[in-house]
Amino acid sequence: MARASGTTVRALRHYDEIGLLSPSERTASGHRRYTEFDVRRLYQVRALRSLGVSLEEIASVLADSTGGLEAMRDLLAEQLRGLEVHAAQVQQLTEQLRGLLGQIDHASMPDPDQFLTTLEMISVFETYFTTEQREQLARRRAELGSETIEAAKTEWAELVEELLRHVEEDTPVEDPRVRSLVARWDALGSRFHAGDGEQTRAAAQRMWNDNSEEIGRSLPWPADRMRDLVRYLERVRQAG
Amino acid sequence: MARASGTTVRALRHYDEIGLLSPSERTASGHRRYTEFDVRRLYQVRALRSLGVSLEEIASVLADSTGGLEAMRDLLAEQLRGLEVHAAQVQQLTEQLRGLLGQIDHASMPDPDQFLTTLEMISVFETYFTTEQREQLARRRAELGSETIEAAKTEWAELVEELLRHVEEDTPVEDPRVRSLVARWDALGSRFHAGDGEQTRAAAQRMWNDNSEEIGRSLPWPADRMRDLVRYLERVRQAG
DNA sequence: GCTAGGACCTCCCGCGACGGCGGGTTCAAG
DNA sequence: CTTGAACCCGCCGTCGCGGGAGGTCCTAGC
Repeated sequence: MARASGTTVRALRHYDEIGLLSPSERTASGHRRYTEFDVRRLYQVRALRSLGVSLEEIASVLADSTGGLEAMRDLLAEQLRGLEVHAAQVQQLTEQLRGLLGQIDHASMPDPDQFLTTLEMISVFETYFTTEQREQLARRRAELGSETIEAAKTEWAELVEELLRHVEEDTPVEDPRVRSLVARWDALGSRFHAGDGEQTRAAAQRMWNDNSEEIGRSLPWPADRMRDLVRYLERVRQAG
Repeated sequence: MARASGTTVRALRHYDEIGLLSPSERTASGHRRYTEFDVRRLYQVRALRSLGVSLEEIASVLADSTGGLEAMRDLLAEQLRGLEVHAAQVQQLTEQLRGLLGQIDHASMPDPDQFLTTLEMISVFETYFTTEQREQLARRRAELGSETIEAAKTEWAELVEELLRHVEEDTPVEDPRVRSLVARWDALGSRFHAGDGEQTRAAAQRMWNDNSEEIGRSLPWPADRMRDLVRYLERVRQAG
């Protein structure tokens, strides 16, 4: 039976165990004997499995013997919707991976630590931006190109690290190097926040607040240094 | 730590259990205490997870602290390839589902039993045609349209059932109804076999042979009746 | 009748990435 | 000193089987 149907013995036994397809007969010694009816049912099961339907759903739709054509259509339609959602997610992942790889290969990032920081920023982004907001970003990404947004994350990490050094060295707020860095910072932010709703800005704000207050170590950089950095930023802007 | 990083407590403990991310410190009472180093590592783990990388691969690539940028690129490239293959499979499934649904909705199939038979044929096809051969069929499908091929499976099932009745009633081979059915049968086959290599034809042949000889009940119809049907077909063709 | 070896049986553990429960301990606020 | 929240550990469950141990059965050849 297993050979003829293209399944394995183990799978047949599994279907028997969960009650999806129990052979109608057994020999005196306990061997499973599949009738013609069982064979047809097995083909139906395998076909639905190959369409990605779960065994539980197969069981319920095959148990509903009241014609069952409507139930079957509903099941397949739902399956199709699920697949389409899944395909969209896969697509998004694929773009993200391509962006990252493009960035590595364009040799714009010789420093492994820098790359790790980019990875960390990805996680921070995904934690604090809801799906909706990320869809807004995705639309923007379509305009900017997927590599651009990855590069932006890197640039941000870069800016943070440089500015942190200036905070530590207490560089005066009028220093043109600092003012240039802050200008880049603001330009970077406006590329992503301009045109977005208030909620996206709020999420960005929450990102800072949670990270500096919650337990003080949620960002890749220490929270107290980030607080200092934010205050320093404001001083530079007011001085400009 | 869980709240701030967007993970769950259970996930953190899981990472600890498998040795992927064990907190550097513990309090005297045994509570996990995560250092700044741990936090950064967690962000890296979460980012790679969100890219679909398995925990095992993450562990190996993060353990390789020798710069690791090349290992990282290899990992992400492999991940991307896997995703692309997966996307192609999802695409194929989606088309198949759309074909089936289109067939149901076009009301060309009012009989639930008929639809179940179509399901069974799907399984038979997938068992006996190798991937390569199915790719050939897929190219042909592109020419014919995906709904057409589903309709063909239905038509085949229909032809088999009508011809089986004629075999049972022993309709003379000169009967025009029978000759018409056989003509449709041959036309149907030629739509799929014409232009295909010898192997595809061989697979179709194997499909019949295995099914009529192996255990005698592998097709949705009884094997002896199918044997009779095949003999009857040849007689009709010779009479034509 | 005997034996060899293949096919079958049941029972059980394993995967991957956690979720969730139960029963106990620890911690910080009031 | 209490109380409720947060933490600890250990164990079972998920989904669709794969694979192994240890035993029984069946058929072909001698």
